[in-house]
Amino acid sequence: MEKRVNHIKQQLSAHGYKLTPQREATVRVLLENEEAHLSAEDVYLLVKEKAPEIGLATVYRTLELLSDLQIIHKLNFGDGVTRYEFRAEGAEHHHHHLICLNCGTVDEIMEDLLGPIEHRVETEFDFQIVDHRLTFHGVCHRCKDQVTDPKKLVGSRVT
Amino acid sequence: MEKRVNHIKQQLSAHGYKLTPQREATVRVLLENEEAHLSAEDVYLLVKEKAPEIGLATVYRTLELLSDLQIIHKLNFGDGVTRYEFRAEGAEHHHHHLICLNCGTVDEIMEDLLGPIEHRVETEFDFQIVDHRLTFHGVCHRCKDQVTDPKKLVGSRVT
DNA sequence: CTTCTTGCAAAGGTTTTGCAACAGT
DNA sequence: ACTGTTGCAAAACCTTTGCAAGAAG
Repeated sequence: MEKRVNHIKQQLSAHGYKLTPQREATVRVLLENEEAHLSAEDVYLLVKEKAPEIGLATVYRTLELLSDLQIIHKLNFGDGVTRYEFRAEGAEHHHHHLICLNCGTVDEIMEDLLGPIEHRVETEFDFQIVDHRLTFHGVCHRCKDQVTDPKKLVGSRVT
Repeated sequence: MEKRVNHIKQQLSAHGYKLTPQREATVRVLLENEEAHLSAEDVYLLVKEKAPEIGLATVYRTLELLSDLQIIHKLNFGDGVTRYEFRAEGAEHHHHHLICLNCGTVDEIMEDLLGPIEHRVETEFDFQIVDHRLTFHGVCHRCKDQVTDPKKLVGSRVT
């Protein structure tokens, strides 16, 4: 944990930015809730517990900064807010998400399933891939017993 | 074209809705710009050319209705607005998108590349897939000569 | 009449920005 | 002093909603 905070500090200073107390608090909240896909508001409320004087704008600015430096990723699950998650260190691409249409839970697939497909896309479509996003919408194992017709759940979703 | 408008009219009436002139104008704009991934504002401006009295709210309501009936899909490419595109008739899943980080163009892959992967996900993660979204971010064939380091383009993107 | 639909304006929710104050060097 | 950073409030944005008026059966 300290190690990761320190590493981020180095990444910031390598680009001329400081790890201020506000930024550190924000980073720690993200690290402590790594699986939660927090929104800016979520982060703000959690940071406030440690540093009550922080402003929402600062949280937004910090998240934007971390995103610019590719320390975190912005995610959009179609619910109107941007969510943030750590980028896997050194991973070529980020993982995939499983969104349950019934309970809204977002689970993760940590492997990159797209290797062979990317190769096809690069050659067949002459497109040089830098990153990708893959999301599956469906019914998670926790909900499968209570959902009879998954298609009914689709409704009007974004993304 | 008329055939498709008519089919949509039937889909609406099957659910107790009418194809009003405003809705028809909206549908036609969508049909005439099928590859454009229009935002609500885009649609509004185009519809205004044919039916100047239409209100933006009506466009939003129509798009929401068409989306609820799964006639169109909502898309999010991370630029802050929702975009809309027709659902492929009868296609099990919708196609994939190639987003160029250099010029912003969105191209389409009409095949479903995920068949084998979906099967893996369903069994390995006990997740019943209803739909998916797959987007590749990179450099399109038109831009490849002018982009030296694609990684530099990544910056702060959503989704 | 009754119900659905529309346009307008207002409200809602999220994110960004202007600016003066502050912090660290 | 200088530059980067912060908090607050205001603004900007996209989208939704309330409501009275209109259209259609």
